[in-house]
Amino acid sequence: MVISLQEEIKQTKPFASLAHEAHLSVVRTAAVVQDEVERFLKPYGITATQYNVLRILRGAEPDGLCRNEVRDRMLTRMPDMTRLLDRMEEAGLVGRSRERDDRRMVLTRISAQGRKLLSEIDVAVEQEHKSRFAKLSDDELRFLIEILAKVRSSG
Amino acid sequence: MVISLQEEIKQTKPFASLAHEAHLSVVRTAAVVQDEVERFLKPYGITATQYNVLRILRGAEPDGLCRNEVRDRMLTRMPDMTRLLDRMEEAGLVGRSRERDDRRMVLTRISAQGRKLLSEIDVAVEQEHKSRFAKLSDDELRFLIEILAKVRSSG
DNA sequence: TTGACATAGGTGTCATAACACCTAAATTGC
DNA sequence: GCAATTTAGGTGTTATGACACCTATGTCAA
Repeated sequence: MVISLQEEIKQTKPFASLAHEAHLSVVRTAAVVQDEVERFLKPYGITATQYNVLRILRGAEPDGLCRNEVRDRMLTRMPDMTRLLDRMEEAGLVGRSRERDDRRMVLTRISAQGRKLLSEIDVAVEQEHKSRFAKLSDDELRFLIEILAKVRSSG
Repeated sequence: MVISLQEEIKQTKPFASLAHEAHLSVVRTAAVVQDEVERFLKPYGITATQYNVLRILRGAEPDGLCRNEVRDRMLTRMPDMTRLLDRMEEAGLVGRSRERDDRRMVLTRISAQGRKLLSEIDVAVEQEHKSRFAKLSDDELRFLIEILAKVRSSG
């Protein structure tokens, strides 16, 4: 059964506009799916943000990335990347090394332990995404992806 | 120009599945539009969360709502509603009063100042939503809203 | 060549979110 | 009527996010 957003957040008045309802729908949906991911990741001791960093760094292997590159590739804004990477380094998930040729740069790489953690998690996360979007046809998924890209590009 | 999510976050490999790409698209889009709202609200001294609370309380006038009711109507999970309302009370945006008949209950109401702030903000926020979604037709908006409701209902 | 600027990373500080736990009032079932 | 349970709200503590500012290195052009 599909519940309208209006019922879901117990709003008594109709939305001011379709655009407004679309905005709230996007924000609400992201909160729901992110909460699910957070709950799933909790037993592994990492947050969704850290999971995102690990995936970015695995994708950048074997080179590694500097702090700003990681930050720019994040799904959500993260102004304090330094200390996020500090925590992940302390947890043994990533390693850092200052570059010789440009001594301002510090390359961050995923560690063996980080890769191992990701490989444990990945299959289940993919499964979760599939079940979350199972009600939608491939055409609907493609349409959703396309529309959301349009939304992001207005701004 | 519409940029694909893959380019946007500089991902080198294609996504594992449409479901995966859809998930990331939803989360990414919500982050983009929420950041925009946060930037817009900052000059008014409130966060998107507080704005959400004010709108909920205005919708519940003249009765007011208890803490848990507000929490359940939020777009995003907010475990520490007590201190959020503390801060808003201190800022003069809401008022609270313990009920006589059920002394466990504390009703929260939007204050005149809170209403005034909302009325200053609302038109511009609505305008912002409209321009954010301007590239989409009404049919596309309705479809987006419907698909996202389906996504939330799987779970 | 050197001084201004840009860029990469880091730090100090404060506000907020998250989590576990607690108290008081109301309800329920015996 | 009262013990057990539920429900509303609140608190203590820790971790994290946000913001402003700082240092070191590299670049570029007068």
